[in-house]
Amino acid sequence: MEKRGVEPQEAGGGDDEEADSTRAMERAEAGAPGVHDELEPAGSSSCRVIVHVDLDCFYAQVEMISNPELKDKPLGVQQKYLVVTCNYEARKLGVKKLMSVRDAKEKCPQLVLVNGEDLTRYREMSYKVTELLEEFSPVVERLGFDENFVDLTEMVEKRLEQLQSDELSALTVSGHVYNNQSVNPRDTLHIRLLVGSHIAAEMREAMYQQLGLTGCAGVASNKLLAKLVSGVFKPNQQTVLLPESSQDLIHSLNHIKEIPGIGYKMAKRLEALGISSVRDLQTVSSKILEKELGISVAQRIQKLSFGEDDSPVTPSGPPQSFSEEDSFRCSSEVEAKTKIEELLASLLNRVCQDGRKPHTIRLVIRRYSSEKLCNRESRQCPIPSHIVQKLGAGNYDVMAPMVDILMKLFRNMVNVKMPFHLTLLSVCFCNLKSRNTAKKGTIDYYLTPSLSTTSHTGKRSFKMKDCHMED
DNA sequence: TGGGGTTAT
DNA sequence: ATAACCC
Repeated sequence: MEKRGVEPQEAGGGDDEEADSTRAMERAEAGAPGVHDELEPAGSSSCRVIVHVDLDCFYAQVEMISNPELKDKPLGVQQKYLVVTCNYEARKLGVKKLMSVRDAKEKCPQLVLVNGEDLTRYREMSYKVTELLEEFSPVVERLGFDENFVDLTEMVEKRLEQLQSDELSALTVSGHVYNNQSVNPRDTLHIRLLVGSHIAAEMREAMYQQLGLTGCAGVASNKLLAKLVSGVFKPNQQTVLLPESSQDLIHSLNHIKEIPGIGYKMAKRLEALGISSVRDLQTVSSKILEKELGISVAQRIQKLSFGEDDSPVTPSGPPQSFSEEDSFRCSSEVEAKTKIEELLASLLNRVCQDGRKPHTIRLVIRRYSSEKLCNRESRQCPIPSHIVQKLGAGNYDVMAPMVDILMKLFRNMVNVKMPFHLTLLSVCFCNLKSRNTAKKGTIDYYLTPSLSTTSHTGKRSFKMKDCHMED
């Protein structure tokens, strides 16, 4: 750590009184001074420090690590006829995410394409990132394969207790400050976010040193703002948002659809009400919005429009479901069965590695026909307990009965006596149980063979580091 | 638009 | 079981 002078620098203009009154007037984030201050328990601050970590073009990075010869070439990752993501070399040459292979090749004839339909290596690397972040603080929430939120509030508190007052006044930011806003070293919210920026830098450094991955980070007082600010400086950089700039950040969005949490459908509904900009959503009468959307949704999305988001960082833990899907044309029962066997075989491998057992199986189809975007149908059923028990060992005696079950679900959805045309099949295992759910002393415990005996088939729990030697 | 995921109703 | 959201 570098030591510096003790002088309490006014990083900006030094106009503290004005800054304070400005802040008080702002409709700012929870934790900023406001009308509910007196409700807070003494000694506890409600202001959180959240980081959003976002890997750069994740699939392309994984491919470049697998094959370093791809490193300095424009690279796209292909699924079916789409380039789902690409590296920055390719972006410079005009390739965009989710561009068709045709358009991409036209824009960039030198584009190298690798197939990314098998997600196995991406998924594995994704969980390595989450586990690395969990070492900093256990409260990590995954969002897709390439994003994570971490609640740094406690870590920041601990570091602040360790810091001497001279170190405190010399504290600088790591990375960018949104809007180039000047830091007030006497503002405790500023200081906490700066400490957060250093933790974020350590996280990105660890990701690079241990996994070879680069990414962006955003540090702010809630998930919404952390996510929005992480993308401000783009490849491999980080940005911290100070509370006074939160309105600038939210108003930098050109449309409410860009607010995470407001999706395609909600944006259309709001547009029909004449609401399309962030300011439209901020200023619309809350009574009108509540009548239109219901009080819960209305209040939540209107708060989002002010940059307010009190949703917690919810630890993701192990996945709630495993699925494998393939989009392809299918018009016969035999084709369907072949594909189902293929999907199921991969799933059984995954479920075996996880160690937990699924108690529900689901089949999903997409029908060809009128392009009703995203029309999927599904049927699910419990997995018979005698099959659940056999899961994990050989898996060959579970294959046939499971295919039977899936084909029954299939015929429940598709009338195979009539012509049909499907464009996707997907198999999903869910309702996963650690099979330790039967508690000692209960009837279930003694009826569960794996628990009442000492034999413990060397199963891996989700995280290796939590895995005790039980054999 | 792919091949995944989550939560709410 | 579906519909919405996220990547």
